[in-house]
Amino acid sequence: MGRAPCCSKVGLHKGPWTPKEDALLTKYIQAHGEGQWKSLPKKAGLLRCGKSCRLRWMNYLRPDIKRGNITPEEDDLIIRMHSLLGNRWSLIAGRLPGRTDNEIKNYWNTHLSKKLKIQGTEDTDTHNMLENPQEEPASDGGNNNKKKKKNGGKKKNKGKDNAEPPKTQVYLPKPIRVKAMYLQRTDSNTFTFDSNSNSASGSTSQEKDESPVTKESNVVSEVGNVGEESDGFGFFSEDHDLVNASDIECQSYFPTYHGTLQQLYEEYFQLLNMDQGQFERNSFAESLLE
DNA sequence: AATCGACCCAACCGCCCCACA
DNA sequence: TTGTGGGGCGGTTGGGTCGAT
Repeated sequence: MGRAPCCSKVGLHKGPWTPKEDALLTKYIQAHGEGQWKSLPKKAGLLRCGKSCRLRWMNYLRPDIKRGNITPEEDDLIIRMHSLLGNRWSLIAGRLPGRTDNEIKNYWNTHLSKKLKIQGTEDTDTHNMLENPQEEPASDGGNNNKKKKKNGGKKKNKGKDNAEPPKTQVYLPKPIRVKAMYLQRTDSNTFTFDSNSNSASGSTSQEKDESPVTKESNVVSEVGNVGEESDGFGFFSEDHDLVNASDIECQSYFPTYHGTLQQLYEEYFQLLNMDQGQFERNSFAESLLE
């Protein structure tokens, strides 16, 4: 399309962020909230592109980020959601509180695609679970990172690459789109979460993506049991002088999920195992986007 | 100990969508 | 209706790390 870059990039820093830059960005967002990414760097005293700031915040500095140690439940859910939605990382991330689309994307590319290929449980071209993996070998999908050389070679073993047989257990989704939290600055200098607006604008593509979560969140709100799900979801304010969870009025978004969501996931599961498969799966995935 | 190759992941890039003037 | 800007998303890159030789 040849659209002009989001910023001139002249004289702007690139590459890894320094602790000082992180501190500046964090401090600014604590004070002013997210948004206005284009003007943020200047106001915050950063020599960075606004997009870079946004990315850094979204993928690394946000207080609700959970890093590393993808649990088996998350692992399983990523695989299942990917089979439904394909490479819609932000949607998948929306089901995994504290996980970012970037992290899930990386995790998929480095662990799961390889794992599934070895297991032959997913066609990496179509992202669809194979009905009969033994009959239909997984193709060498173009979905892999170009830099990947070989599968299954030596690797730092982080305990994730041990190919386990496909699980039959259904793990519950975690229907929280942390990403959807939009921190707005209030006059009292604290953050509030506007549960009625997932983003700064009324109906962006983001909202499109998030609508399923919104729906689920509504469901969740009926289920109740607010806030008892810790799940390693601490807002690590000990190490980072960041937004404290208690400052965010969104704890109703951290529910436990019983009943209705179990049904919902069973619905997912049924769709995944349907013989008619593809059509329903696609329409179901589409329905998530509506 | 040095070298090499494989891998991981933070960050960048380009494109797209939507809101708004 | 059209153009523009802001923001989000998925794909890709490249430097750092680690294990093998």
